[in-house]
Amino acid sequence: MNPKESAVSPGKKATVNHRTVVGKNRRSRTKARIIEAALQVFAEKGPDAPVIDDFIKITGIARGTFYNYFSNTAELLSATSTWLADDLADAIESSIQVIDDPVLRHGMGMRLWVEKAKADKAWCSFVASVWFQGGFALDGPLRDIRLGIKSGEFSCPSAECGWDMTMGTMRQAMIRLLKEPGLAKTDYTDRIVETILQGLGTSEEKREEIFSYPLAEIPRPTKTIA
Amino acid sequence: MNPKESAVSPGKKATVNHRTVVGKNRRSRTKARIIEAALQVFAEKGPDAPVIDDFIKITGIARGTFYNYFSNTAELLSATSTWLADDLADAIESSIQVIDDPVLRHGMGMRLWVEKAKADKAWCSFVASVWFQGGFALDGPLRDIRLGIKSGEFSCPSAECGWDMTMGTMRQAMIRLLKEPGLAKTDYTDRIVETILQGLGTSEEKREEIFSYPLAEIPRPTKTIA
Amino acid sequence: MNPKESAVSPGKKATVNHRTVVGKNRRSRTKARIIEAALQVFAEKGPDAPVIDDFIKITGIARGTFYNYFSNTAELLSATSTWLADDLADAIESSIQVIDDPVLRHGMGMRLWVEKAKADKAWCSFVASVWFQGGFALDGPLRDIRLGIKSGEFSCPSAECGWDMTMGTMRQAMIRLLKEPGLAKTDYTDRIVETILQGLGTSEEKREEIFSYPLAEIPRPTKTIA
Amino acid sequence: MNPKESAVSPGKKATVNHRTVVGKNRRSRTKARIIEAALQVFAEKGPDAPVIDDFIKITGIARGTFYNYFSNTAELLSATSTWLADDLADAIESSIQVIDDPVLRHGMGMRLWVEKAKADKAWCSFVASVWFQGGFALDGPLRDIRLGIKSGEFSCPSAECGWDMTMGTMRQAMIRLLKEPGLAKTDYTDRIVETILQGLGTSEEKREEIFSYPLAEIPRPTKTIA
DNA sequence: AATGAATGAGAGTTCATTCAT
DNA sequence: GATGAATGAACTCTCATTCAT
Repeated sequence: MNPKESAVSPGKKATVNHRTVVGKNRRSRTKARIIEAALQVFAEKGPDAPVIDDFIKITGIARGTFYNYFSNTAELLSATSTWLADDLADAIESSIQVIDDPVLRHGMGMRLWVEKAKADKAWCSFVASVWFQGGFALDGPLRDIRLGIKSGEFSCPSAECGWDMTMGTMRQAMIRLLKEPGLAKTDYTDRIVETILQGLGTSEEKREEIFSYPLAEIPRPTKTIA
Repeated sequence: MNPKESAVSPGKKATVNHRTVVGKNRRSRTKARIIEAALQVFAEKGPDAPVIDDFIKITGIARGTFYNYFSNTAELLSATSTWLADDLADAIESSIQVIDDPVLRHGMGMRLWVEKAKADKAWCSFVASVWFQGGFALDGPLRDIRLGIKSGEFSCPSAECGWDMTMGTMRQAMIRLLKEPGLAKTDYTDRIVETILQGLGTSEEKREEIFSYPLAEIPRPTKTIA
Repeated sequence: MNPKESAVSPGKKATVNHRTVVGKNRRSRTKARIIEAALQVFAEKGPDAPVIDDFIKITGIARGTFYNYFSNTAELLSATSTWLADDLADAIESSIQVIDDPVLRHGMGMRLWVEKAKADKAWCSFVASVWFQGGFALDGPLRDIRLGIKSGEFSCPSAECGWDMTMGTMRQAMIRLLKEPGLAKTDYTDRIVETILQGLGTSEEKREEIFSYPLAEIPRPTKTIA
Repeated sequence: MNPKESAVSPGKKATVNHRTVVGKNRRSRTKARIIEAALQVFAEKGPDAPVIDDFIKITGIARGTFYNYFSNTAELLSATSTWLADDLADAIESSIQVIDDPVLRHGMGMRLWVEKAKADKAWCSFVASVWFQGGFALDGPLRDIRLGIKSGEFSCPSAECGWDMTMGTMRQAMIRLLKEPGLAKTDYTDRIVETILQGLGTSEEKREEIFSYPLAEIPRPTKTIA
């Protein structure tokens, strides 16, 4: 921005901005509060059971305030999913998009995914029980599987089969992690990723390579809600 | 039976038995009617959405009659699942239990499963959306995977990993079949089973063997409800 | 009955009588079973709460059978009250009607009444909570109080006042006996009768006389129900 | 309060307070409306018969509004009883607590009680049919009877006997007043109190003293509901 | 924006009553 | 007479939604 411009009538501008920002922040903060609480609620009760009361009780807001932001629980669910998708992008996708090799990228993506599932129970629960339900589709993995098949490093009947196996197994693994929390301390997560890679037809050497890389820290993103 | 005994007060005995039998039959039939209708309803709406009205409308029974058999929709869901499990046992398990080779048995079981998913839309929808939810556990596959690992024909990190991949992928495949009905006419179902078998570490020859056998007819069992 | 008469054509008569008696007995027995069970049920739950299911469950009869005898719970309640009133007449009234002195008769009647209340919990509970509700009115006590006033042995403002005090106190005593079962072993019952007699204005000597008589055994009447 | 402080952001403060106060008042009034209507309904139909519809029809509130305040009719009954007990304290207890002589106090209390029963039909009906049912216990009378026995002015077998006679007779008197409204114009109420006092063993002079005092006006209390 | 009382449609549940066997 | 499955009206309870403050 042109510094000259910003200097014009700074007093008034500042005031206006301040009000706007405060207003926006408050709006944002309330919305963010609702959504973050919603993640917990949906993770615990699933996508359909929660009623508006669940959200207003956990957040402490008034009934009417809820309606200022969402007109029903479905809308809140959708917002929570979107928020989570952005979160995912920040947390995982950004870590692996620097990798050029699609096979390695797919492998590292899965490793980060299960790592996050281990580390963030609410996330895991939400994704396993709610998100899949809504039939979310991730394009990244599908594209990587296609590229892996083209390069010959993956050999599975079709990219769709590979995707179904990848996603189906990941979900099943998350369900198992939720049911048997003790597994988080074992190498189960590595083993499940290994199983998927075998299902995709990778060579043993490739699998060893994928597991030879250290795992990036998963950033806990602090988001602002639009 | 001693004919002399049967002659003792035959009138009363007959009356009592008759009433009892008639009553039981009527009970059974009504219960069966509700459960079979419930399968359709749950398949369409999922496990939570249906309300009692949905069942009484589709069966034509009175509101109170529903409560003569089930005290809430959850109980009906459970009964329906149990009924389906028995149905499954009749339909699939009995077909494959004659096979000695556990690897072949596992493969044929999966082939029959996806075949049924293709053939019976309601079954597929119910199993995909409802049954898995309840965390149903099939012991047969787990046992076969264990045996396959022991014999060296399967090579996957653990039986649990193998089971998670098998079940997770099967479910994902069912979801895809429901979303893309056109796939039923392709070889997608064979390909997905092939993918799973590769994930379990079978040799290509074994896979070919598994697909070389013809598929038994899936019997449509007529059941009586306890 | 003349034994000669009974000997006339005994075979046929016996048959006819037998059938009739058996039929009547069965009817009677079923009705009696319901009423005797009803006494317990009403005693426990009060007059309004019980539902038909309570009676058919406790008696083991079928739903329809109930309606062969009573068309609703109110009718059963009424029948139970009538049955109890007859029972009371057999048990108490017959014991005291031989006494000529109305004051003594009233006193002995009350002593027997509280004695029965101590001995028969269900009777006590039924009478306290159900019977009074219906505003039952016993003429015997009222007449005796009137006669006692006329003879000068009772001195209370009016027979109605005396009756209200007698009955009100008796009921309250029954309620206390139900709440504090330990009192049954004390002389509370005598004391409460003494209090009533004092309220009716008797002399101390009269009271002593009343308590000097031994109490007749309360017969447990076995009734047949019409 | 510091006037400076009160000037700080008066708008917001005022608004918040205003809302809160308005809300509370509205709440209170609605609750009071329901309870006062409930007194009528319970008095007419007894404690068990009324259904929620009875209350929402008579008050004109919506079905859901009822549930904002009470979760079932039993809770409303309990609240009504509590409200009535407070009412009683205001109406009667406060009138007699200035009297030192326990015998006189007990007598005046009873006179006020039957006076209220005559004057307030709904109160009488509610107390007679509902309140006693719940086994309400008034400590005041029990204490006064004890003191009267200790001073030698009451002579009855025990304080409990005296209490049972007092309360039992009062209730019976209320029932009679409801059934025979004409009695309200007679001296029945004085006579019944006299009968009770005789039952407690008072001298005739004491009874005359008790009736020599004029009866205080029974205040019709206007209550606020917590 | 925030509040929360009021609303009433809709879902759940009970239970008296009927009736074919 | 006895049986008990079926019925549906009456009742209870929940919860999304509105709106004055």
